[in-house]
Amino acid sequence: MDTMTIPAAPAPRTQVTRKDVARYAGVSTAVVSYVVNGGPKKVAPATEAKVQEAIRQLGYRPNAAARALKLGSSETIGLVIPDNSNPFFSMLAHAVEDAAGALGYALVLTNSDGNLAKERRNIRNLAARQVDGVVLASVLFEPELADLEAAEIPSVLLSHSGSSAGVTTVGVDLAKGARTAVEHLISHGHTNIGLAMGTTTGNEADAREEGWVQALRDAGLPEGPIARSAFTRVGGYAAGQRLLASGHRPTAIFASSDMQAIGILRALHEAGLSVPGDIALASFDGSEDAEYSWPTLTTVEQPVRDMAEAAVRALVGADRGAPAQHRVFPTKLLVRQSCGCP
Amino acid sequence: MDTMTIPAAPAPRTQVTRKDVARYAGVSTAVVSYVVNGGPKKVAPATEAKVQEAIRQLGYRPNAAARALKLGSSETIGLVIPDNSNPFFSMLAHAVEDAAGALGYALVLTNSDGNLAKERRNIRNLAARQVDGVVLASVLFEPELADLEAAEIPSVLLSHSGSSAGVTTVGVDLAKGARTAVEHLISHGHTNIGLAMGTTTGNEADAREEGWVQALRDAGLPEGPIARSAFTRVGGYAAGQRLLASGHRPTAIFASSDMQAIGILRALHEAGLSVPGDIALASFDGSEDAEYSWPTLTTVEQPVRDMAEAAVRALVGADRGAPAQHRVFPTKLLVRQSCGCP
DNA sequence: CCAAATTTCTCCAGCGTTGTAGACATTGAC
DNA sequence: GTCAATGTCTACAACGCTGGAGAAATTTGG
Repeated sequence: MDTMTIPAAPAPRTQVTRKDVARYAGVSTAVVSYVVNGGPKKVAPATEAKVQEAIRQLGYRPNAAARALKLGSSETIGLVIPDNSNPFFSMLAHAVEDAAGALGYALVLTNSDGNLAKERRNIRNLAARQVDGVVLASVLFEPELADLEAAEIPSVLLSHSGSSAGVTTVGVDLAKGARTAVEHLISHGHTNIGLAMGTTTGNEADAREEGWVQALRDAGLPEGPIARSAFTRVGGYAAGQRLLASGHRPTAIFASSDMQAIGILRALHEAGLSVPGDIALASFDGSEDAEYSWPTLTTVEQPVRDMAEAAVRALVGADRGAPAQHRVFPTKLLVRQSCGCP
Repeated sequence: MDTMTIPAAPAPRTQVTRKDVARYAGVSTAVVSYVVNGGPKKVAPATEAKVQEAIRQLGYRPNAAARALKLGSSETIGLVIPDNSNPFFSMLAHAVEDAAGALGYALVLTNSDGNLAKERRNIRNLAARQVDGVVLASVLFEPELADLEAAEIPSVLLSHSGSSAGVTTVGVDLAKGARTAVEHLISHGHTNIGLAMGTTTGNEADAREEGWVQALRDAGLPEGPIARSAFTRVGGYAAGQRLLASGHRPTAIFASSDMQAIGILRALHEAGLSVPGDIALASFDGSEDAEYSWPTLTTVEQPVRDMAEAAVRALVGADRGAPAQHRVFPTKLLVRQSCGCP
């Protein structure tokens, strides 16, 4: 339109304010406020109609920044995820956004790409933005939480891994879920079951590994080979190749994430192995990818939507202000083709 | 901690303000401001050090809401995507977040789930939040843009589909990309090439269909069967089944998205057909899924990161304020297994 | 050593909003 | 007709921040 304006100009946004509406409707700004948020005072129906009309005519929308400043709440929650390209986390993000949206909150998404410095920056940024709470999905380094505590911003850990002190966590029983899957594999007669695990992030040992160990031990079986990699397709691909190359090649593999399983699948295909014929496979997460791979993956489903909802509620919903708790949701083994069920 | 507080209390957040820092450092608040944002006035090094120390000691972070109110800019951009569970869009979201982050902007993610009312609500919400710009990925219904225009919020269409007036758009040449893929299929000797298309969203015809038609016509081939479905795995699965059931079963299929191709792959596998042996397949998007399917998918890659960057720049970067333009990025055919290349 | 120039700092208004305190109308009771 | 009890509305002071106008302190030149 006006290509002549100097781009450097910081956008002189014109806004319809409460004052404009008040003037247009011939009332004071407080009345407009009452009409908009239903204040403690009553407004005469006739006046209310006038104000509503003025709002419509002028296209008034309350300025969220001013509101946030005054109210000390931005009606926004933050989400920190380590890797948005991982379908499990985008599923999570989607679920958190829905849960937040249902409560009238918007979502600020930040992605730390598994980078500690970035995670720290993101958390600080969210704190400065007066978010009403933040959901931390698989936080890399818990001490970062101090920033949030300092700002008195409620946070919840929505996470693969375990439970920390003081802060509310929402998760699943990783060990139990993993054990279920491995036991299922064992029930098919496998005696050499490999494990594709994530690289421990310094955090704490991943309970899925524990579950695998338990299942094997309970069945009196020896531990199969282990390959560690990132929770990605590429990582799984490499892990798969390593497992195949291992001296005592397993006849079944438990992967700690669907993404890794997808990568393993590729490695197996390329090696000319059939799944589950030559090697059976089971994984963890229950993402949609596991339903559309070939063969389809037997996987341990996490009730992502329920978890997200619980997390958001703990932050800004009914459960706000409740003492820190650790909610553990049940997992469910989705039996499909890759495990070799008849 | 204090489980006795009444949960209904609206979080009496205590905040360290500029005033606290000023008092602590023994200066006025303006000086603090200058130190923080490097104002037009110079601050003596000694004073600056004192203030920095005070900031550190007190753990001061500027209140973003107040800043946004004063400056009329929230250092935030909004993103509206139709479906976050679609990997293509989560890839896009990731790229947009990165591009925005690089410029110091945060990202508010909203998801409209292909729901028009939700999209409208999201756009309004973003407008109220004083975002500095919004990236609309595949907007369902363009008239919604009026809300943004009214609020004088810059927007850009980052989209599969074509170009609209007034507003800047960033995209790829869908027709050309599709044609490349179909021509590749033709070069393998296929004469009956089916199409899995999206359901037109009322918007305008999808240019990928046009590309398919052009390629066939240029080669003097008849149009193969068409199946329309959502851009999802499930949609593709159904589309695949329909294409197989069609009277004159195609020997190759062009799918307008990787997701649909993944679904089609499943339908073909279930029908006991081999790919590319019995039926060749090519698709569109270039998402990572296409690299880890079995067989791997030949697909038309969209330079998502470049596109996201261009979109963000048009909003808040160097290109801000430039007249509306239509940037078209080149696509690239990634040849893999599903097309039947030797 | 004084005035002028320069550097460094302070005051304060205002961004759009909310809600409290109180003003002004209106009504009903006597 | 007067007074109190409502019912509606207005004025105004924050919320934390920025930046222009100008005051105070410091340096410079003669």
